[in-house]
Amino acid sequence: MARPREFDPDKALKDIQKAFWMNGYHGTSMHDLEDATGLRKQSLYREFGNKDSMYDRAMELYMTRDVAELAGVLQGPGDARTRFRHFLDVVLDAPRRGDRSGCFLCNSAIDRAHEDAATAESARAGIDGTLALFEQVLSASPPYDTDIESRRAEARVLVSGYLGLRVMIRASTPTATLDAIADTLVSTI
Amino acid sequence: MARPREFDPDKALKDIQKAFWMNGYHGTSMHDLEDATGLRKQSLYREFGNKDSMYDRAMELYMTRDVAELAGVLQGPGDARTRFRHFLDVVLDAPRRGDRSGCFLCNSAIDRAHEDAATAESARAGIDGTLALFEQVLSASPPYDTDIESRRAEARVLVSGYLGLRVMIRASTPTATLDAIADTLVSTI
DNA sequence: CCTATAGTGGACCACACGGTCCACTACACG
DNA sequence: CGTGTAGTGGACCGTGTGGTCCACTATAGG
Repeated sequence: MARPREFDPDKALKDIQKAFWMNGYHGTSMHDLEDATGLRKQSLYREFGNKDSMYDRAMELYMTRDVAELAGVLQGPGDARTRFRHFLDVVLDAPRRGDRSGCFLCNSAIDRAHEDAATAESARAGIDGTLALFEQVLSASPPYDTDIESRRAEARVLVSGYLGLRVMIRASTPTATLDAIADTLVSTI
Repeated sequence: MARPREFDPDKALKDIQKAFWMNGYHGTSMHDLEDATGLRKQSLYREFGNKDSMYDRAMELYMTRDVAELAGVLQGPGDARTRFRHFLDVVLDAPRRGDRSGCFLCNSAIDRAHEDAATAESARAGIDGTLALFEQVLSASPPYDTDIESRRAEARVLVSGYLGLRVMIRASTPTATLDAIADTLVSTI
């Protein structure tokens, strides 16, 4: 048999995702990915194909890991307001730690969607899924459990506010302002 | 004396802005700018300096023309809700016409802010200014004219929702969904 | 030992990038 | 006519890009 792989492909993908997340598709070169992973490009190409597919994998990881983690937070205990409070706390934890990479989906929608139809579709679907998720969480608490129209309306406010918050994280908005917006969003529930 | 300039520098700048607006800093090459303006790069360099300063000028035009135009809409007749209704109508007119370029400020925050401190500062300042503007418009109508805290809270909801809406425009969200979100945002006033 | 795979280093490719320079042709005015 | 500027076309530059290929050294199992 053959020599076994020495690096961890999952770890490498995480590093790739981190680089794309912070600097976008255009802002990240293959050299950057080598530095981020500690691997040479031959290993990267063999493992992941070309740069485009590395970006696709990074996006996929965002959907299956990061979005799923956030969704998990929203499925936690308590009423809708408590869950969203916790959810936004987790989201705002990143900028509090100095991590201003924002939302991979939003970033890709702005950075790459206009030139890649598949990315545009992923972004659209991701945002659509977020709206549906918010609606589902709201349906756990009155009056949203019975009043479908108010549930939809509140989900719309929350999803647009959430995305705006993600942009503001990227735009160096002070954490105090971010906290205030999160508080206000939660208070509308 | 000398031969007079044949092209219109303002028109050229508008074309440059349009290209950057749609494709971002990294996604727009000098060749793209030549195509967009119909000018050769020698003329562009002589008129505007280098690519960075062209981007800066495009951003400046966004602040002095496009943001000012939107601000003008918000200063129109009627109460706060009527003005915001009109404001979001104007904003959503672009995607209805097929223009998905979104918000220059949001785009630059995500595309360029992480590698250019001046851009980051512009984005932050622009968003801050939007928040202040929204507060000012709200202060024209009760109960926001007297209740400062509710005015601030509502301005926060509107600004985050507005920015989120701009991202969704970019992310190919159907116009029907955009309209629904705009309606809901206005109804919170 | 043999073979198949993992991984490295470096050469190499065509191309696009931002940017400069130069020669040349307009075209205004004094 | 002379001069100064506008504008074009094309050559050119150094650098970086994504991507390929090859030679070489490990290292596993049969």
